[in-house]
Amino acid sequence: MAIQTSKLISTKKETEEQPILIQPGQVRVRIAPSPTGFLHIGTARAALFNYLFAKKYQGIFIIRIEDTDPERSKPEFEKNILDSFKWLGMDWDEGPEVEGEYGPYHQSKRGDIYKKYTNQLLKEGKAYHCFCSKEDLEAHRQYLLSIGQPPRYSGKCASLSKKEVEEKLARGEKSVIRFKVSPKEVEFEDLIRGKIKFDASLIGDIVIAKDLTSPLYNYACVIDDVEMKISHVIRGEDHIPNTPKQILLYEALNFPVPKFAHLPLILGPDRTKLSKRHGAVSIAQYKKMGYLPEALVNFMVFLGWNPGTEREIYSIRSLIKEFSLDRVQKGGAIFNIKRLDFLNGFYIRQKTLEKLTNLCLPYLIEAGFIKELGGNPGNPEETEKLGLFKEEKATFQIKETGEGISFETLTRIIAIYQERLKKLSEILELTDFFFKEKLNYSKNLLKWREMSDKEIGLALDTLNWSLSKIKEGDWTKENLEKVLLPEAKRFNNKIKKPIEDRGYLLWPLRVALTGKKASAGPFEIAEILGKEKTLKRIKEARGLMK
RNA sequence: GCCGCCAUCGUCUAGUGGUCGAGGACACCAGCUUCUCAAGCUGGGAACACCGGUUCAACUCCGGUUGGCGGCACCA
Repeated sequence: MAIQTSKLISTKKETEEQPILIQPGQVRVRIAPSPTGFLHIGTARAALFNYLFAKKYQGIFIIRIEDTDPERSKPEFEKNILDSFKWLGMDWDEGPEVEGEYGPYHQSKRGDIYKKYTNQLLKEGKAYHCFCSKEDLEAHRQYLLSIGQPPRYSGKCASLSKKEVEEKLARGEKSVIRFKVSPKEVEFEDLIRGKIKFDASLIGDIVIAKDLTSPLYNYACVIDDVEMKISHVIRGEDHIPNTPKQILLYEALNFPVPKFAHLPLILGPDRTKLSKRHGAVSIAQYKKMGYLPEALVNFMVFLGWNPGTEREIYSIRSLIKEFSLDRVQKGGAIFNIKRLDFLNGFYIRQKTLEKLTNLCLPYLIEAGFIKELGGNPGNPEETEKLGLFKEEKATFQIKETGEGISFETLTRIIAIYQERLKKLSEILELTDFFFKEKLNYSKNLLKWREMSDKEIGLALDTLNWSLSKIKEGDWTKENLEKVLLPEAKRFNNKIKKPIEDRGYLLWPLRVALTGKKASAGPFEIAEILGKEKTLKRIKEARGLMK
């Protein structure tokens, strides 16, 4: 029975209203970005809601490029938008075939479709040519505003006779096409907000096309949503005022009206619609900063939706199961980057080391820390010919020092910073000391508590002396600890400090190795650095104390 | 100005008339751990915008006030 598998989506508190039954296969939704900029986080979230809704009901998710404004639409933006969707894990299900693949739909390629309907509207007298100049329109608009009236078109050209219109057209006078907006009440049932009413007499006749094949947003949108058999229009709240205009167009064209669901907006910290002035707003920027797609998806979906349970971690797959439109919030949600950072750190900690290393590699390369060699990882001899590398299987080279470094060693570096990483890009500031010849820090940093210069020097000498005794082959984190921990006690005794405070010996070590006041543990760092470099850095630190 | 939408901790939110002396997460603070920073664990502070009404009972329903936001293009 269909009832068994169908899901019930009832608009809340509408007991008299027939519940809306959604059955698998009948859901068709779309996201309609315009290629006038990189994929915006708000568009991405709207797309995600559409995508989840479609997948939940085994429906179809469509991407439609709204490139009707030739002035502002750019192919590079379209590429970025499509790439970003794919990166986030949202693939579209349908579109015109381009080289064996489904491309997205383009409004710019659908001129003939719009033309057909525009001619129909014109013929039926539901639309008319308007010859008013932009200047006149603007002046009229300002006048209405000044007397507290809603700025709407006077309807002047609607009364032009057929003959007048033909004459003007023949003379080549510039015109646009206006739709006669009936002055009546328009009402619709929003799946998220319930009943919404508008008085269309306040709207005035709207321009629907610049000419027969150049439709404007509200018009092209209606035609395409019908042509593409869109069942549910899920979009931002900022489109609520467009909805009555579109409904009137559906009616004029004798089209069935789809269901509408208006999502709350994503807000900046000042509670206004998230925009460029709030900082990064494109998916591409977040990708570049080192945010993971799974973190972004998890974060975005919780902006205005929640599953009603205490679970907060969801993959796009698990979201498909849980998603429902009636758990969507009505109020706007502030974009809280701290929470995104938390989620991103969480997902970074979940990664396997190998994956995480691969993710970090581009950052290390782009920063010029390392470069990739053409060598064969399985053939150390060949690699050695390319540079002078001691390390086997070196497939990368540290640019500053010329040393070879293997993927495996890079993995060990990433490993000790995995839990400290919130964004991939942070790997640079965290691990730069592994890739530098010489560290640059002030000697004050070597000081633990109230140590004197002399004591610091002594600590460094002690470190040098005790570490020198460890053989290369025994240079492991465990052995270093075994040697240094008792040494720390002896050292504290010597300089008459509390025996338990290992900082007197270990802090100078850490700083000597990293040049930083915060880092991973000195033993694991020393292990990766190797005996030679560790001792060299201790000596360099000692040099600072002279 | 006009039209519309919205309103629970700093933030995202749970809550569909009694189970709420309001729950969770992020953030913040404190403690544990500790050479530092993280991570982890434990604990803490923190909210129903306001005024009426309905009701035995209101964060929950209704009305209003206030506040915030969105829209008002030959952009989308």
